[in-house]
Amino acid sequence: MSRPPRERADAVAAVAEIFREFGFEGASLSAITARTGLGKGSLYHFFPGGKEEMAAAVLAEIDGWFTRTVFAPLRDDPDPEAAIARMLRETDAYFRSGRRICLVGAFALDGTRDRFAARIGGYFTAWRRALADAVARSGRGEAMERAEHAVLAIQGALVLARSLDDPGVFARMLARIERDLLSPETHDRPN
Amino acid sequence: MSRPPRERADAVAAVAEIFREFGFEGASLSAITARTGLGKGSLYHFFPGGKEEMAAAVLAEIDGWFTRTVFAPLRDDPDPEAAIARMLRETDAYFRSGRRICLVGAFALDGTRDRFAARIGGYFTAWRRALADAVARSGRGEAMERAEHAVLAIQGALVLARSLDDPGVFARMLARIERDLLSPETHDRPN
DNA sequence: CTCTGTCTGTACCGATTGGTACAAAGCCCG
DNA sequence: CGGGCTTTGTACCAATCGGTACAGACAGAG
Repeated sequence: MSRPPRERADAVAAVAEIFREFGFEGASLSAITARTGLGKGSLYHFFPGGKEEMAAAVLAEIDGWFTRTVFAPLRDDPDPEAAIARMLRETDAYFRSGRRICLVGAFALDGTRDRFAARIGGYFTAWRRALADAVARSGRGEAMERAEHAVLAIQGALVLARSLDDPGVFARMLARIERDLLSPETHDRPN
Repeated sequence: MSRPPRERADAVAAVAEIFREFGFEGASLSAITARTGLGKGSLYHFFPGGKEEMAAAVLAEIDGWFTRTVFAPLRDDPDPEAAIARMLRETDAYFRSGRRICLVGAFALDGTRDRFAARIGGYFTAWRRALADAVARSGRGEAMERAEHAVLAIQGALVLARSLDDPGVFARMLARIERDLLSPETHDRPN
């Protein structure tokens, strides 16, 4: 056992990794107690609502982290291009270049979505909107379309990188969306 | 040996939808018996290996369908642009414009991946390669990069469409990758 | 018809599930 | 020290898990 967490925040972080590995249904209480080093007593003391409350806490923590370090700069930084560069950098670090999964996206794909629909929807709505704002503030057109595609590409790259067991997928995707986000001309070419 | 049990194919299709809805761990035997109408006896007659064999059969069926109706034309159709158009059309239909999930992608995101790593990797490898082949045959550059991004964008759009409960995400993504796949120039060279 | 092998419903299995009860243990403050 | 809170381990629970055993229903072939 690695380290027995003494605080709820540590427990949240540990539980998050278990959900990442096994999914919501697959994360059994016994796996959680084993990996966190916490007994059921402590676990249900921190999270009286059981697994559901654990997952809610994890999602809230993820949402908070992204809001603080990615979404807010995207909206508020006077230099929108710097904020976009920061997003790319932080995203690469957070997802370990595609070796780590997006728990929000993973939850969205199975029945777990219905339990946390609001949080999941809110997370992606915030990301898309914040990024679109930065793109628009940088004076480029098609801000919403570009932002949506960038957010979606990140999620897809996580799926594909893990499927192919190739982090290069994630790196290539980041380079591409940076280009697409910052390219001056609009993409639409009718005919 | 005797006749290929036609009922089994129906069972595979029904089981696939249950996996889509609940994930591998979340799909309980009781849910499967309830939704398929098959008792445990029939189920274990068709799939002596239990859930694992059911999932393997489902993945094989999906892989076969895509190989037949998408990958093969991409590689063999003398008109590669028509094959790409067909891929886009079939993909939209298969995933119900983003209302249906890619089971292969969903399995890739949690611990289920390890059980079926070969199948999952093979599926995406085949898709990427077939699409890259069509792009290259159509005389365009950066075939592998464009193909990889298109495949990844489809997966990401499924995640995002479901998260936001907005099929429009999928439609917009299809339009964008069609443009990117067929645009004559590389992106950093505006004409 | 009977025979034969393919199907299928049901009862049952041990193990594990998420969750509760509760008492002992630690801890802080007086 | 002692009392009162928070924290924890353990025993326990009904329900469900995936899976097995098996007897009978069912067909097709003779």
